[in-house]
Amino acid sequence: MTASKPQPRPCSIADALGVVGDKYALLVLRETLFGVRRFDAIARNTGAPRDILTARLRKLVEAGVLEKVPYQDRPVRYEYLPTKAGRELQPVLLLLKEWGDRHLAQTPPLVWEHDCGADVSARICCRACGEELRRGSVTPHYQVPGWSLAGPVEE
Amino acid sequence: MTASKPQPRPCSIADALGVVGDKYALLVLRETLFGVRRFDAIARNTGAPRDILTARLRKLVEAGVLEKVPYQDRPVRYEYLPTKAGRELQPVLLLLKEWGDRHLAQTPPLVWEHDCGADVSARICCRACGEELRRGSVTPHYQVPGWSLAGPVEE
DNA sequence: CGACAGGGTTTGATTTTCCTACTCACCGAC
DNA sequence: GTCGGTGAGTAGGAAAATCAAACCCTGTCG
Repeated sequence: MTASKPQPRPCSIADALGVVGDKYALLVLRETLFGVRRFDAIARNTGAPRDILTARLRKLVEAGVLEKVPYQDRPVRYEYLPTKAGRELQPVLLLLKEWGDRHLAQTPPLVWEHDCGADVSARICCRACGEELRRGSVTPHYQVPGWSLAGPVEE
Repeated sequence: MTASKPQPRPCSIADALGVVGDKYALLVLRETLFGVRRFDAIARNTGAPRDILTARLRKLVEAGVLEKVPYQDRPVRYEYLPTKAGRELQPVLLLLKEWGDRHLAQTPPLVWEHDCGADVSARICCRACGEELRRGSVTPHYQVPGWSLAGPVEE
């Protein structure tokens, strides 16, 4: 009788996707990071319906990814700025862009240039040892009561 | 009369999100990368309804992220393996995990250990110059006909 | 034989999304 | 002063996606 409703795996990836894991959230963040911060422009550039955009913006503000700031009074108008947490999602966008460019066979419309003059290609390294992270060099450890890597553990 | 339906910004981030930008796709991929590759186990660990999971798995196979492979005949049973393209999404999961751990105030249930013995903390560097990518050191360039960084350009 | 495992499909209710139109507050031109 | 435009949404209703639970099919085990 204890196993009434099996819960999914507790996981911070799932938590993060609860915030940005839908069709528009990351596109909205992309726009704000591009400097496009007003409702109408975000709606146009992402293609999000206006009511959905209203809901997403509210959710992202509540989650601390965006901040809603008035930029004029009379009439009061707001813009949406990425917070620190929002800016820390930029690498996720960069990786998705690179993955999309590599695997989705579209002409890459967007190039990100690094200060050094090169087009950005991300190299993901271990902060501790400096080595590039490769397939197989990273091992997940999963120690949550009642769970293993494979799934829930019966006691 | 030409501007009947304004298209959203063409962007490989949007293309990538067309494949993995929903509630379950990346959780399904997470499971396959954890070694959980069978329908029932993926359904249990992600919490996805079975019919939705069926649809997602099909979409991910079509997109070339997963591969559907029989692991026995009589009765034939399938498992889902990440392809090369699927494995290349692992860094996205790693970044989402780190972001979730940092900003969503849950005990991090999952630790990824690098070969060097340290818990993985990703450092994202420019492949060309080796410097760590920082806020402000990356500039998007957007050269698509009819578009600028800010939005569509009227001609 | 009946029970179970694995991988789904079906059904019907609930929830979200989408599209179009409308509002409200103000500004600037006529 | 009122007409038109801008910015940021709301409102209404149709269409699509999601959800939970039950069902199905193939084959194996006891």
